Amino acid sequence: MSDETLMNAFAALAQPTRLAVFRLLIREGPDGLPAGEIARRLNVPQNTLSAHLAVLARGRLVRSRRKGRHVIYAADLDGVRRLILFLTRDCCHGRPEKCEALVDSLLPACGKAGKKPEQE
Amino acid sequence: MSDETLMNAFAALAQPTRLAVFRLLIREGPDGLPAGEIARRLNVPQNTLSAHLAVLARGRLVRSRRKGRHVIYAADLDGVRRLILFLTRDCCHGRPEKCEALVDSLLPACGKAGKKPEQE
DNA sequence: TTATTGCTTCAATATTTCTAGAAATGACGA
DNA sequence: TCGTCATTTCTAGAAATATTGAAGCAATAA
Repeated sequence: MSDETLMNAFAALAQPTRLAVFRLLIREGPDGLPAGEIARRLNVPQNTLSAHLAVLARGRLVRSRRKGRHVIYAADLDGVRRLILFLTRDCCHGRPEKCEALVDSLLPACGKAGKKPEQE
Repeated sequence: MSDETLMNAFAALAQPTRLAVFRLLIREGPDGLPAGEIARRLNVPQNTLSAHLAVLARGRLVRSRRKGRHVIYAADLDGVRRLILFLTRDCCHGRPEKCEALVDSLLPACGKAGKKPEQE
């Protein structure tokens, strides 16, 4: 993944409206929401939101698909994973023991214990 | 963690020089580097770097400590973990099965298999 | 075709950010 | 006190971003 895309993702999340959109879409899951519905829920003008959605898409944090006359936006979980992988990979760089502790503390947050007890 | 801090962290990483500083410090580990040394390695003027370091500190991505006449900067791993926890926690929200897959794919990146086979 | 809805794109403006140099300040060690 | 290391404050120009109204495009319904 290029630094370009990476910074686009970070920049996209560094703005209140877009952070709110991101959270909303993550919670809505893969079905997503039409752009107009997002605008209504967050009380943001349609064209303003459209610009923000474009920024989020540029950072690969959301994807869009057409459905009738609606454009449905959904969180791009692959994009989120990319972000996390970057943070952990760089974090592990040369210091795997640090990363271990990090991942350990991460697992309970998912409301489920870790898996894959033995697998390289 | 406040949205404020969260956005500060994302904003801090959405800039080439600061991304480079962050990477450098992550790789240097807890010992960190003096501000002047960072400036020299990345070929950035001292005052410019100082401003960037302040932004990174505001996002809790680096910490500083005094050592003689040097100010040592080091990555703040707690801050990184906070960031990851935010991404995963929000990701899990209502859809733990999605998060599971995400964490599974994350573990191998650390060069070590998961632990904690059974723990809530 | 015409009208309407849903959304995007364009154009313009206001605001913020990045960058760097120069100078002042502060903290420390010799 | 003097020299070093670092931060802070000012300056200023270039670039990026946020926002809005108006216009444009796509899909549907009449």
